[in-house]
Amino acid sequence: MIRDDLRRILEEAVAQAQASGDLPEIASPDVMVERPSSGSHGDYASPVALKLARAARMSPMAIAGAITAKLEPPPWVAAVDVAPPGFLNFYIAPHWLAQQVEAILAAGSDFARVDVGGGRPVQVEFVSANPTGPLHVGNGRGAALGDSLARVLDKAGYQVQREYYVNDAGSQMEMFNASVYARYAQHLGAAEELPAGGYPGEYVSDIAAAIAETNGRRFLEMDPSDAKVALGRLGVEMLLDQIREDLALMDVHYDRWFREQSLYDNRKVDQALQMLSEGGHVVEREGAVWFASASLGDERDNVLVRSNGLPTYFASDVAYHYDKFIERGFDTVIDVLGADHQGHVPRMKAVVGALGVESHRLVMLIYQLVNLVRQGRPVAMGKRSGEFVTLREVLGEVGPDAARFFLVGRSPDAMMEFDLDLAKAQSDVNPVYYVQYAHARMAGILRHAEGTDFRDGDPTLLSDPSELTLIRKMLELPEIVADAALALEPHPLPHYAQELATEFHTFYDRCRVIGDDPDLTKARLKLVAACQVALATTLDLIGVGAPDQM
RNA sequence: GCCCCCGUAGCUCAGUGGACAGAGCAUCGGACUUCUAAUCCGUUGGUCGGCGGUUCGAAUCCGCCCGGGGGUGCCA
Repeated sequence: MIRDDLRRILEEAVAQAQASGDLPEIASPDVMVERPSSGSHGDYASPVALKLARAARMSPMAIAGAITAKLEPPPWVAAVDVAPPGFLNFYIAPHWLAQQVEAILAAGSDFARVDVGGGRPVQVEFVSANPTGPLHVGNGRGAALGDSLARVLDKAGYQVQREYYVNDAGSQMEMFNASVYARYAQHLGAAEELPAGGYPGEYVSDIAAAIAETNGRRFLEMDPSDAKVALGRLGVEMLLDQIREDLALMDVHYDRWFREQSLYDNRKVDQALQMLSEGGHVVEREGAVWFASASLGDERDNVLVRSNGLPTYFASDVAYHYDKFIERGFDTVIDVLGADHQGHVPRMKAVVGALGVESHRLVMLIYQLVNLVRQGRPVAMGKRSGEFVTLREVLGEVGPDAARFFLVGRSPDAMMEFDLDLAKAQSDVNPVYYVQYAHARMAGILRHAEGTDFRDGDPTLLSDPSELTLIRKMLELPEIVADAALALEPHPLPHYAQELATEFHTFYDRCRVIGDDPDLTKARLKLVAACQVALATTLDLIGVGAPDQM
């Protein structure tokens, strides 16, 4: 990565200047190298001299001069400027820049692979919506965010595992069981009311009807409480199949679907509570069992076992995270959660600490909720309210690629307003099509040049400003990947994809690829092929398709 | 009340304490006999919610206020 190489070179120069006495021996801050916003400030720039000014008691310009005097720039750096008030500006040699086309082509699908993770095992758990109803757009945001993050981490050298936690136990499940039972009985003509607090959604009736089709009346002839459990299980499996299909539409696939119920079946919940108890983190009060999180930084204690003897969701989550960290040995665990779960964060951080795991190894990544809007009016959401627009409907309306591009591209911290009519109306001017069109154009050119062997093309013939600008943009991708992996934020990728597409379209407009000059044609074909690698790589990280024609 | 997130162009949003704050859409004006015009070039558009503070330097960090969203002792 160019940026890291420059950083090392600068650090070395600072050390040299200090050794020779040109700079005082002060603790130097992290040397920053960035891409200047203005093209007139070089390809890369560092404000390190400005940072050092105060501690060194020298003017930034003098420091910059002292650093450049010791700087040993590699051949690919064409020039280093000092610009007031003290910036160091680096200019990359165009000749070297052009040669990088070969490097990108050679890397192929490994382009932009960087080693941030060092092979450490990381788990990304995301979506994990209760299997008591279909997915909605908010779940779609979690899916897009979690999956793209997993793709980025994989690219950045982590060993990534994607997991969906299936909440198939607990009180919500009992309510779901009873709801399916009621609809099932109603479907077969029995007088059975949906219980108070039950799931009123029409899909429950659909599930019940489907079960009645294949199983007949046999669940009415069983003990009702057994029947509820049995029907609920069938219903959960049907919904999980739907959820799997919805996620597959978005090209989201998991390594493991982890059942909450398994933690009860294997007595892992009991063991986890026992462990917390032995650590002195459990208190009994008002007939309930509490996790003493108030003494570990949380605002208050949290209930593990209700006064009615039933464990809470929190209790099984303790066991779940014990399993993640201790039994499966993940170095870092990332839980992607909607903002409505933010109250879960402090107590889970406290729990992993109580289990002897450094709490920074658990990252609770919170994304703000999605407000679905139709014709300027908010659409009511929530499985328990019964009426909502499903993720599948949204994917059908705006398309999976547009939805993912949109969902990945927003900062998780920013609230999102998803206007269905707007999304539909803008579908043909959606940035995702602009980007995909760039890829299709590249493929079209290469298709047109079939039969032309350009393996011996010489990229150093590329000298048009639009060509060099395009190459610079391509070489930015490894930096974007590294930053996204470190910050756990994939949202710069769609932004970058658009910039890359823009530079390509500009190049296309300025430069005829297949022309009269056979050498230049070959060089440009190489550029197009390399650019296709860069763009396809980017689109893959976002999780949208890279079409060869549109 | 307390805790978390947000407030940047008409709209949707980018913007690791650095150089004159950016992109897309929308507006307006140009460019196709071409490897795809789903494109390109130009134009209009800003008290970065407000007021203080820290700093050589603040959209970015801190405090207070205003506005929006979420959470808040036995739901998940």
